[in-house]
Amino acid sequence: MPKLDESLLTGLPPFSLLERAQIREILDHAVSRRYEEGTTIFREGHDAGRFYLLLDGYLRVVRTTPGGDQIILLHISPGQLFGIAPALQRDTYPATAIAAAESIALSWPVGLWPDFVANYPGFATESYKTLGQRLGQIQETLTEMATQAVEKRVACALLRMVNQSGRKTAEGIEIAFPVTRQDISEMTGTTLHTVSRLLSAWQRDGVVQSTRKHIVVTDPHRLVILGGMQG
Amino acid sequence: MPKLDESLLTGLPPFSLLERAQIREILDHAVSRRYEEGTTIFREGHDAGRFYLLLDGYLRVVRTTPGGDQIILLHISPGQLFGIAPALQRDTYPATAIAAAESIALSWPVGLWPDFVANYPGFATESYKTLGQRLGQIQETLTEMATQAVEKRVACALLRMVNQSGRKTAEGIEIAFPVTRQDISEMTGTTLHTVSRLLSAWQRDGVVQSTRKHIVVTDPHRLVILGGMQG
DNA sequence: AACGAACTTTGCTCTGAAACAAACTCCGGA
DNA sequence: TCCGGAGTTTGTTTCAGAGCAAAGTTCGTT
Repeated sequence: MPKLDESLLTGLPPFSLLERAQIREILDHAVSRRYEEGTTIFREGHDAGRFYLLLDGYLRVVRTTPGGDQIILLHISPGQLFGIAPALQRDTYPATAIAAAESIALSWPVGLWPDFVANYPGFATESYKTLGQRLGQIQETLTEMATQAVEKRVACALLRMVNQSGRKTAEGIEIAFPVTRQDISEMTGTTLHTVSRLLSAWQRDGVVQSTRKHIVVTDPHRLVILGGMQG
Repeated sequence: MPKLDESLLTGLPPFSLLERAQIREILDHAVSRRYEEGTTIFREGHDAGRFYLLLDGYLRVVRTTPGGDQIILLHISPGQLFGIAPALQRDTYPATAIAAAESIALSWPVGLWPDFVANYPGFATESYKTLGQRLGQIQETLTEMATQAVEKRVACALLRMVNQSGRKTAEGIEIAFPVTRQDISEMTGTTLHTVSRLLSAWQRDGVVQSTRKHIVVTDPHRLVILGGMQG
């Protein structure tokens, strides 16, 4: 395995307060790996053996019901920690992580977590902040799911993906990773059919433009209104 | 204010590893307060000035949408920490806490949180464990909300309350705090009408028995089946 | 004892979105 | 170049559960 370059971690929130030497130390304990689109990185309920940092790509965090339905809890973008079960004293992952696009992640054995917390200033703080944001986000989604109609939920789901991974293009803002109608239905608790109909309608109205696994939001403002920020 | 007795905290998870003297210290910094049923303890979005421990009673943790709909995220039982925004580096409460029954809680200024973490062994560990459980619970609810029909959601909500606060009685297991149909509808994202119909039907079938604000589950096993643990 | 507020029940109507069904389109691989 | 699988679209039918409406019940208060 080639030596990892220190620039990989420089400036990332959990490590931003650290010296070059400390980053070197951290990298020397890390394992780097590439995951093809669709690969499972770890699975719900399995022993939480390692914690991770996403360097490049996008992940879906997913749960499956006993009945076989799958739902997408959230997406992870580059630079974020994930699989941080040890931070919450869990010895098992609470959800499954799947590469939504080709991705690269570093990982460390959970045994190092306490060392990281103890030795690297700002690491604990930043990790718990991430956790807080994630908790907030899930609460948000739950509230939405409980109170909003399907159309608004789908609009909000699109907006969330755009905010997290939006790239400006000539036609509008595109979602930077592959998404199917099915995926969106799993984020919003509906069916792929309903999502397809909504996207078709929005395309007719010039709000989005989509091809297979690829969505561009051409009129974000209108989508925000559809998301119904105050109705 | 009368001096608080040390037995209040002895044996509670976040403090179980501590010496008597340390508990004394903690109590001497605490403020104890009684909350009538229905009282708001802190409000979503407000400055997170204190963190709390529920000594007696039950709380609802609630969010309100811009549209005015309310949803109940979870309940807090005696012995649990709550309002622990500082643990997640938040300076504002992410939800509102309301006394579901007459309750008593201790509280401390957030400024003491880092001291507690630093000085009291096991405190951080236990707090983060609580947080992990709560995150897991919310994920669970979200999954359920996204995939299950109303009947199952209501059944599961009842079971959750029973598990958290159930008291054996002659007729079955009763939920230890007042709950209205409206409350249940806010836990499950439905209407009080639908909940009322379901409870009436279950009462006819001998699964529950309920009077105003008070529910006894007479046949928990049947309710579990209705909750559909594997369908 | 009487009132009103809070909570509950029940009936009826109507619709959003699931379920079922089928065809179409795009893409990668042989 | 053709094939097959994965992803998408669209039509039709069906029904769970929301919305609306109106009474009934329980409880705390005066």
